Amino acid sequence: MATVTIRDVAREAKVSPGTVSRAMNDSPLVSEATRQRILEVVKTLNYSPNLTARKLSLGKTLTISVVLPFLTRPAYTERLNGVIATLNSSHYDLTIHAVQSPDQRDVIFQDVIHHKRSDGVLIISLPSKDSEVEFLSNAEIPIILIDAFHPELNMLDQVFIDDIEGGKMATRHLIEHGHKKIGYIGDIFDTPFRFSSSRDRYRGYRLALKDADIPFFDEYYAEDEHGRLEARHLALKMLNSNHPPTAIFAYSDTTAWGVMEAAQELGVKIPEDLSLIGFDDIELAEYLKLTTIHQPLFDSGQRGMELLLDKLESPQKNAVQEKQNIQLIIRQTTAPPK
Amino acid sequence: MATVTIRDVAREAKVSPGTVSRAMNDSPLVSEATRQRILEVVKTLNYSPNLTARKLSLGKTLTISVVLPFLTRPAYTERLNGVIATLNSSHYDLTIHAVQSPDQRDVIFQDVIHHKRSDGVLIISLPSKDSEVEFLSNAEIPIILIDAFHPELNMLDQVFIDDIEGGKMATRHLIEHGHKKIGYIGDIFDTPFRFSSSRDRYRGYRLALKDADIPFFDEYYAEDEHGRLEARHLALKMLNSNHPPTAIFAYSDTTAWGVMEAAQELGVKIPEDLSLIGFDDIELAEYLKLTTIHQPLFDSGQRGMELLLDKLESPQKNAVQEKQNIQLIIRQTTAPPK
DNA sequence: CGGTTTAATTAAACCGATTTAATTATACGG
DNA sequence: CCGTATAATTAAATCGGTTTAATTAAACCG
Repeated sequence: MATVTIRDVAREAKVSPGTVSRAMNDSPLVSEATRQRILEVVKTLNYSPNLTARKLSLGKTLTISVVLPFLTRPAYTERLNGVIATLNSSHYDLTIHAVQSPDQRDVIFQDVIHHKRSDGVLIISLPSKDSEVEFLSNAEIPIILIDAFHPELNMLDQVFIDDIEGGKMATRHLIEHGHKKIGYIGDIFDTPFRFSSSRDRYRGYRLALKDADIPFFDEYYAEDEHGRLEARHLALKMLNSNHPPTAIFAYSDTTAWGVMEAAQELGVKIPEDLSLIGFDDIELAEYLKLTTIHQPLFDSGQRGMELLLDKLESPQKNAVQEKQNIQLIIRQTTAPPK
Repeated sequence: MATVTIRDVAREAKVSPGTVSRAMNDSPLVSEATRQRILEVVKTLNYSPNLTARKLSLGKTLTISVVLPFLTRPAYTERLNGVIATLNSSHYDLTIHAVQSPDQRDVIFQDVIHHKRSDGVLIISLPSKDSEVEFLSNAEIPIILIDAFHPELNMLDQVFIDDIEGGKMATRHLIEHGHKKIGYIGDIFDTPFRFSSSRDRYRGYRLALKDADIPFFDEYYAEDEHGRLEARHLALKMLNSNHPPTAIFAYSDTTAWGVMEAAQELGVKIPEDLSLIGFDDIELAEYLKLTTIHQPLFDSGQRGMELLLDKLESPQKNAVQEKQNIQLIIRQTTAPPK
């Protein structure tokens, strides 16, 4: 079962390897007659070109790298699905680099971008450090940032939402219902992964409070690693305090889910005793009847990949920073306070 | 910014390219002095070897392919996570081939296995057709099947659960509560993707009924594409029929979720009016307090990847078929009938 | 009919590494 | 001091394609 090479085909078809190559790549420099003969031989020998050799010769990797956090949140999976769906029609391979720990993050960043493993890179939900700006902007291959906005990286294509605006939007909705005691439960700000959306949504929250002249109290802010259970703990504590909030803005739908569990545990009724708003609008949100801020997850992956493919086609094109729309989805977890 | 090649390093260090190669690959055939000198130059020139050239030269792709369905179910994502986590420590790249349509399935199977794009393949949740047995068993690279058991492919490593036993286990639990009118809601049997677990769980269900001398009625079986909404429709219909079941075995937790929605809609109380058992034990199941059959999802991916890495190390090793344990998790959706 | 295009094909260089075979330098033993 | 074993290095072949430059063959034209 020795592997068949282009030279075997050439010999059999009584032509040179170059001609075989051209025949297979639809070059107009081959006569129809020989092309047919060659394709015939290709079929009988069951020849298929060695991709590695092809890549080396072409000077391309025909590969796209995706760097994203370990798939622990539905939001990541959805974005990845958007990426995959869009790539599927092209001839590129997709290699994933899922970041599981902060050290890994840095290694992977360096590795993927520097070592020319791929023709282009998509970075999802992993914001860049300021110290990385230079090295990212000098990369020789196109890099697209999805949900990882950085203002100084405007030479890169970016797809993002305005988390500050989203935070405002959510908080305003609660305020409009008449709430004044509004808690925020979010992710750790200073995570080594550099996730920044919790910080931004919190900023929006504070801005909305300020706009409405509602004072902020420290006990209305709580943070921990992302997760349902973590959020449940934080919510239990906040709801059990002396001055429990009448509404909570949860950083994500998963966070909100944890809050709902806590409320249930304490016999706090939603939305009667507590209004709750989440963020993302994952599938679960509908089932939970959770009021939330919708952001396009699948679309962001799709759009990012489209931009990358564009860039690979025409590298000279200017980078675009594309802000995607977000939207308040009112369901049944928000109401005026009693 | 011309790319630095091994020849540049060689010239700068006043040695031949071969020596540079050896120095970088820790060959003992280089004196310590020259190795140091070379590594010095490597650093100043910021050289990193071209992976494609390396692969071609080594005759390896240093890549592992994962073929799996589009990530529409938490179970797929979990398995993939297991794969990723295990691979991460190795030096292989991971390329994903997510199957979105039946035609794609076949193309990808052929492509991935035949074209030597990778050193090994993991196939997840995509059972093989009988017509593929030969071509899979003749593959030149190792293939591992995860959740895609096929009895005739015993020359391949396989990681699987006994879905028939699982189906029995679930059904027996309902029977032990005293149920006799037990419905089954599952996936379409004859899906072009060849998913087979619904069929097997259904078989287990029938066997358990038979063992307990409980007659089966056609109206207690319903199938549709997998999904919460689809399951909801099926359940609505089944629960609204003249002889509604007192218990339902749902093919998956997601399916069970749909059934719960339907029950809620109809005012059918769980577990008082209807017992419900699911399958998989995804994160959501705990929240739903759903009684279910637990299967190791993350672990299956992990184990599959371990087996693959083993096989790549020592190809002569015998293939193993590894059955993983499943387990009844009793929560709050099952009870005796009224 | 000879010179010039044009079309089709071949030969050879190239992509950038690894590795085998050949070569040089060094050490060692009698 | 010479032959030989050993260590270190170089030169060249190789992996399997693509592509440029060179060559041949056929067509065209005045």
